[in-house]
Amino acid sequence: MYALVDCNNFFVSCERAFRPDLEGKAVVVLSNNDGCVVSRSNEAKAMGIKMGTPFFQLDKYTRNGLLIPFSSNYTLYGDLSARVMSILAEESDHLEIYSIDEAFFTLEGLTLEDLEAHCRALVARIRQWVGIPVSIGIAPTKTLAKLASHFAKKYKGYRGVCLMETEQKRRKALGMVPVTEVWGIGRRLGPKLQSKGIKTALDLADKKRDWIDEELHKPGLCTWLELNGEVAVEEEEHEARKSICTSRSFATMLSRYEELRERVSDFAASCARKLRSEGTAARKVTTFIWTNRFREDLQQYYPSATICLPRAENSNQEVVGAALQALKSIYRPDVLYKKAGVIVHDILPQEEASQVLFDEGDPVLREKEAVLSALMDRAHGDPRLGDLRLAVQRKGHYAEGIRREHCSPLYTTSLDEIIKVY
DNA sequence: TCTGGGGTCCTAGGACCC
DNA sequence: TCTGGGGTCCTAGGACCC
Repeated sequence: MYALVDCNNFFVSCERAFRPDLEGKAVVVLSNNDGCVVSRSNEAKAMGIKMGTPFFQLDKYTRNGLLIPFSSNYTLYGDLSARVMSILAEESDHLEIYSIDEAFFTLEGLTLEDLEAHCRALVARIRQWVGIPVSIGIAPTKTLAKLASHFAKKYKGYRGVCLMETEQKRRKALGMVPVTEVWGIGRRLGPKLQSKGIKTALDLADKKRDWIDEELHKPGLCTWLELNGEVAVEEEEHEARKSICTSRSFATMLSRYEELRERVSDFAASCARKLRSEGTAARKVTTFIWTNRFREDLQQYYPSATICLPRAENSNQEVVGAALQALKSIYRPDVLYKKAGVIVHDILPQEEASQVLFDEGDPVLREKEAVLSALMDRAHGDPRLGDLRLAVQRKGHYAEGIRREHCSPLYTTSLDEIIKVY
C-alpha cells in the first residue's frame, strides 16, 4: 500500500503557523510579483476565489479586510517543508518527496489497522511539532492514494486519514470523483473525456483497455491502470535535474536592449549558481523573451534561441555570455517585453564536464572564472560581503522591482526575525 | 495599472545514417 | 515515367504536475 501525505493549503498554513490569529479567516498567498492566487484557505475557497485568480481582481475583498493576502515567502515554505519531511523520513520506510507539500511513503509489515493508526499519529505529530495540518490517503496505487487523500481532506469524519483498501470502497470513491480531478487528467484531457460522456473517475476506469490505448496513449494508460489498482507510476529518479530555469515577469514592460540585457544576465547568473550548487554544468543555454500575452492590442512575439557550448560550463561568465549571445539573436527593438528567462539544459556532473577531446578554451582563464564564481557564491546571501556580480548585471538584487507588498517575515531562517519572535 | 514560476515526459516529424 | 527500407537522434510543441 502507498500512503500520500499532502499538506493542507500548504502556503497559507505556513503563514498561519506563526499567525494563529489568522485561523478561521480568509487568507490567500500570491505568486511572484503579487500576480495570482496560488494558495487559499478553506474560507477563501468558500468565498469562491479560484486558484490562479489575478490579485487585482480581489480588491473588493482586501479593501474591507475580508481577505488577507500574503506575497509568497519561499524561504519560509521551504524550511517548514523540510521539517515536515524530516518527521516523515523518520517514521516511514520509503519516503519519496514528490513536491514541496507532498510525499509518498510505504510502511512494511503492518496490518491495515496498524497502518491507519500510525498515519493518524503522524497527522497529529506534524500538526503539533510543525504547526502544519496534513491529510494522508492510503491505497494500492499512487493515483488511488492521491484520491484517498482528497477524501481525507474533504470529509472531517476521516480525521485526516482515508484508507481505500477494498474493491468496494475503490468503486464507491471513484464514482464520486469527477474525472477532471484525477491525477494525470489535466485541463485538455478532462473536457475531452467529459464530452465523450466520461464524467467520473469510475467511468474512466471502466473503459476498455483498447479504447484507452487509442484515445489516451501512454500517459493515459498509466492513469487507467492505476485507477484499476495496478501499479504503473514509477518512482521518479531524483538524480541531477535535467534542466534549470530562472525567469521573471517585469513589473512594467521593457523595450530597450540594455534593460533586457541586465535582466537576462541576472537570470543566467542565477542558473549558473544553481548548477554550481548541485555540482553540475550545462552544455546548452536558452534565452527567451515574451511580450505581454494579455495585451491583445500589442504586437506579440515569443522568440527563443539556444547556444550550444563546446563544453559544459557553470561559471557566471560563460553562462551569462552564452545567454546574451542568444538574446542578441532574437531581440527586436520595436516590441514591448513583459517576461524573460534563461534555461540551462544538457546537464552533466561537473567532473564529466572537463572530459572533452578538443578543448580550445584557455585553462588559465577557466581557472580564474571558477575562482571568481566561487567568490560570488560566498558573497551570495552574506550581507557582510555585499553584492558581488558581473558588470552587465543589474545593480541591487535581481528580485528588485518585483512587487512583494504583503510579505511575512523569515520567521524560521533569519536570526533577526527569530529574536523578534521569541 | 495590475494576470507566476519551475519542472517532467511523450510524440511527431525532420535530419541524418547505412 | 519509374525513385527502398530500416534505423537513430534531436527538437519543438503539447500535455501534465506542483
